[in-house]
Amino acid sequence: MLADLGIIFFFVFKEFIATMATIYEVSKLAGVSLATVSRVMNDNARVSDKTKQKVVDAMTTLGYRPNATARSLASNRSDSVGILVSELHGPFFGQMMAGIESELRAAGKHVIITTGHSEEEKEKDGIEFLIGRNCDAIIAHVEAVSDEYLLELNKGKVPVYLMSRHVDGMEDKCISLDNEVGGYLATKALIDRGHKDIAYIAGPQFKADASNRLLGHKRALIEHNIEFNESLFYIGDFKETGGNDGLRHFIKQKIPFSAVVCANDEMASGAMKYAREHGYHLPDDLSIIGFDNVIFTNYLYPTLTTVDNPVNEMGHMAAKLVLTDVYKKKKLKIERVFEPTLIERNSIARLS
Amino acid sequence: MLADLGIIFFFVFKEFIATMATIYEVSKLAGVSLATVSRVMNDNARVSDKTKQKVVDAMTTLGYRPNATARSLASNRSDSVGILVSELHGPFFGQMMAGIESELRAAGKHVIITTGHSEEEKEKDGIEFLIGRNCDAIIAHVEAVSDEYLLELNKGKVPVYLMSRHVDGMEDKCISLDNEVGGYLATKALIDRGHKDIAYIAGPQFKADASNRLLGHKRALIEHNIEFNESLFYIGDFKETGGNDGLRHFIKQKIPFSAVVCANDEMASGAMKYAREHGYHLPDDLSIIGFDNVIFTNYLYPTLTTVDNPVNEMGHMAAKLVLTDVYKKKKLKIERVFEPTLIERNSIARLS
DNA sequence: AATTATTTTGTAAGCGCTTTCAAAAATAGA
DNA sequence: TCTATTTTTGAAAGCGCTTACAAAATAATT
Repeated sequence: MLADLGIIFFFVFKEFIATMATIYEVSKLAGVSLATVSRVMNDNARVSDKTKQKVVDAMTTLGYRPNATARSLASNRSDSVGILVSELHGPFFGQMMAGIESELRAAGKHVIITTGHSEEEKEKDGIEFLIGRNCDAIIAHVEAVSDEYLLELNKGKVPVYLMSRHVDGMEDKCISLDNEVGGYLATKALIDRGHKDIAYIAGPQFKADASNRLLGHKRALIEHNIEFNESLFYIGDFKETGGNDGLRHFIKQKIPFSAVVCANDEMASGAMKYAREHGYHLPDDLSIIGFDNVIFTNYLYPTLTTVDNPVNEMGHMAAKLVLTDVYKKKKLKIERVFEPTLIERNSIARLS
Repeated sequence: MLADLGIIFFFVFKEFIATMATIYEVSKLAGVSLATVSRVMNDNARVSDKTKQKVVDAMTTLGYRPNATARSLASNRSDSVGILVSELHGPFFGQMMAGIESELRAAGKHVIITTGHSEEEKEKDGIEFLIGRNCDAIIAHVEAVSDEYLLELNKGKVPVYLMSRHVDGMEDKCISLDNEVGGYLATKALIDRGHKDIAYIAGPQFKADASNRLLGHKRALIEHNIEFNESLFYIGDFKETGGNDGLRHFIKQKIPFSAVVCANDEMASGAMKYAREHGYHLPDDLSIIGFDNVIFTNYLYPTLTTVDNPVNEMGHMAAKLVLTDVYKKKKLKIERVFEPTLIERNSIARLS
């Protein structure tokens, strides 16, 4: 008798380790049909308490774990949403992913993350990978792919939501920041503090946020009768090097300027570093403002005045949108366009 | 005739948009069997050039895209590897994920990322999610789960690789940093510059890297006949607040100290900030050293001397390990234990 | 107790692909 | 030309689940 038990236990254990138990074994052990086991797994259909208990018991003794692939194939849903970001590193995407993930996980959904590297082919690849993976929805931060492609995609059966991007014709699927206002805010902050000779280090102009920030910058200049000076304009790469290179470029021009607005914080920190290394005392000799309010701005010296981009919140919001639209959760408050705000710190000097 | 073509085109287009074409439609259009279509998809078995061409043509006209879920279910592999990290944000995990992803993507594999939040239940959840997803391998950075659990897991059919962790009995599956040496290096750097009263802000001691760094610290002290002082020891949370709180704690003790080693850079930056806010001039009044060499250390003021943790490289290496073991790629040079190095910057003052 | 309505269960047909095995076709050997 | 090999193809049985649909069991109604 004891020996028998031993054998049974060994068998069960073996099963657990080697070949994961399937629904079939559960149904056999519980003495019910496959359908019934499936029902208790999904607890949507009514199963009597008695049989449900039998099934649950069988599951635990077998250490049963549903095969997500099979479920997904059979049911055509996967309880997971795909995320496409440009990069896995960097504070911006980190915050975004974290926001999305925590909201979804709280709702029992999983995320599948992949990258697009801001290249058209890779972005398409990534999207198609996620579609092939049977994601219930996709939240994408795509930069290289065209609006037309996205509109076409939007006709497909898997809903695609866009982060930090606005596409006409799919407004209800877009979570975006009003970058134009942000750009305006940054430049206005400088102007309000007496600056007139303002340089601008932009981001790659094919990226909508970059070009919109520039638009806001120009509007602020126009409103204050300051002429836009091509010599004080540089297009960077949204990385530290861009800040470096931009500032070097401006200095070479031999045109005086008292401030530089950088289209993101990475470039601002690059510019700050370059300035400091070249004898500038910040912010007295040069005022710098960034954009995004990425975590490290608070640790720069001087601390960086910047424009807040609530990317974590936006991540949460994108997830809520998916929960509402796709998973039919009720009562989530949705907000699609976020307003940037100025974060005042110590990198701007007041002139005169 | 033209009308017919129109109808056909419409049909094809419709198919593409509404229901993704399946292997069945491809086989029909190409006039071959399902098996043959499958063969050209996987181009492993021999198919004559002529039929292969027919199949490829059919695929492109239909815009066929294989269903990864179905493939995975039928073949029991998925060409994707699961990654489990503690958090999606933060420079440490960002670099790690990026390293793994770029290496794998170059080899045509995809990653599925999920999080464990350093909590035992969530880590197990994450692992099981990845197993359920049919990952060909898992690369995990787990902190809360026990060695025993991992050893048990290691008997299962999906291979699990560990980042920044060493577990006896699965050495060949671990990529780790020699944290003890790193801890030693940090403290020794301080001692070499004349410091004797050295405070230590540790990380959560259940995390192996944290406790090993502390071990190295103690070894450096012993080797130089400096007594370990409990009053100058604080266990932080590996976040900025830990640095803050730790330094506040030390100051309250009213025991003199000239330097503090922080078990990671986040805490170091917290400590620096707290010190500056409380009138310390850095590094003259207080020397600080960090650990990890996270991206922003270079932007702190003063720039932070720290110990490099080549986490991006380690990510690459973990991926190479998987490529070698699981996907049978040849000729990849594998290195399992990484040596930390000292990165000298400006946060340490030389005493006397 | 007989009939009807309701709830609980089981049967079986897929989901879109892979893969074994055997048959058919092409090629080589004699 | 005929047989023996080798290469190319197809038929069909899954992979582990879900989900109509129908049958069986139970409860409600008369």
